[in-house]
Amino acid sequence: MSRKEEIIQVASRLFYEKGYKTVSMRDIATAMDIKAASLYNHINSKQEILSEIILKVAEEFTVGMEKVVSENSSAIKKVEKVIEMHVDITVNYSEALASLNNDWMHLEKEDLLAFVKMREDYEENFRKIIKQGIDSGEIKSYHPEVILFSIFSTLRTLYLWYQKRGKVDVNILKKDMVSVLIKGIV
Amino acid sequence: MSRKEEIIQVASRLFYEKGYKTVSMRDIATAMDIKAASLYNHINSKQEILSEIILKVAEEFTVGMEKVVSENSSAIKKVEKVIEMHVDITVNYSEALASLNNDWMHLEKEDLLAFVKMREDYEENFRKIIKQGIDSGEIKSYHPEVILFSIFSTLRTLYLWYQKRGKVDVNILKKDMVSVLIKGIV
DNA sequence: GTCTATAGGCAGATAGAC
DNA sequence: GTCTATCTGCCTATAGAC
Repeated sequence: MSRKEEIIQVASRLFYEKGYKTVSMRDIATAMDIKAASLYNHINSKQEILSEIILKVAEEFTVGMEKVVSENSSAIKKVEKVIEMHVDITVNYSEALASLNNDWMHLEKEDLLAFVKMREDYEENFRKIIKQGIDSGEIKSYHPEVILFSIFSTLRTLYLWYQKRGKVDVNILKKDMVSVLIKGIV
Repeated sequence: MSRKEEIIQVASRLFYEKGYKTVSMRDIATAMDIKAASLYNHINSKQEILSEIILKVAEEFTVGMEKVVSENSSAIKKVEKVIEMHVDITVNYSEALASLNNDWMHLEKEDLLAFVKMREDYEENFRKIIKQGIDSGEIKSYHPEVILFSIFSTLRTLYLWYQKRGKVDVNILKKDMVSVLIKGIV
């Protein structure tokens, strides 16, 4: 692991614990047993650290969603795949997800635009899947936007629960999330 | 409205938009067309503003939940009441809910302890309702903790959705949330 | 109740030695 | 690659005039 990657890893943990704005460059340096000035030999700014953390996970979501959307399968199967992808990313990047959820607004310029675009595309793709399911009769058309919001909220907050519950088994978590989130919509 | 209440209202909006740490006393003062030093004639510190915002809403939740728990009704009816209470509070305090969700960790001492205690009690009360429903056979016992988490996440994030969707009608929102969140658990 | 002036501290970031 | 020293600027908060 390069020194830059080390910085990003340590920063992820601190941002997760206290939030981007509360963590200083001195905090990150102290956690690595070096001085704040030394960090700048590896990164250009505090914001660059945040960008690397957030955009990496955002790209994982984007790629994962595009793969699901391009599949030739039923809407329910796609929703299942999306849920499973969320669980996978949550397990692998639970700390980064805190920044993605809470500190994305501290990104600037292209990074902010890129993030917002990815998030909008992601949400739109999810909406299309739900619509596909309603059209084909797989999903009941009762409250499509509320269903979308409910599933989204649950998946988005999963990282908090995963940390709190003591990192349960991934496959059990997937099965439970799929059964609880799908049961209400079919 | 007293000057102090004005400060809290303006601060709520700014905290909602940018987060507690990002908003300075100068920002709050500027939004009120006065100087930062003048704020201190009405409040003792920036943290006091945050406390007032968060603890007021937290107490609403506590009182509301105690009322529901003490009712002599079915578990499903209680869950419905909890959902409706969340919608009511979301509609009345949507900006304060951002601070409650994202900035509670910036509270200190007694305020922090009081908040954490209220949140734990609240969650425990909700858990008891779910358990009551499982014992009586009203709620299926498939994944009680996942059900609890799923409903909680959705309700907790509702304030974001409410602002984004353009403040829909309260009664429709209540009906939709109840139907979507209850359907999956009975 | 608001102002100006300012204290005291910490933030992000740079320069240059080793 | 890390250090010390330091710049500049913003932060919360206070003192005291009006």
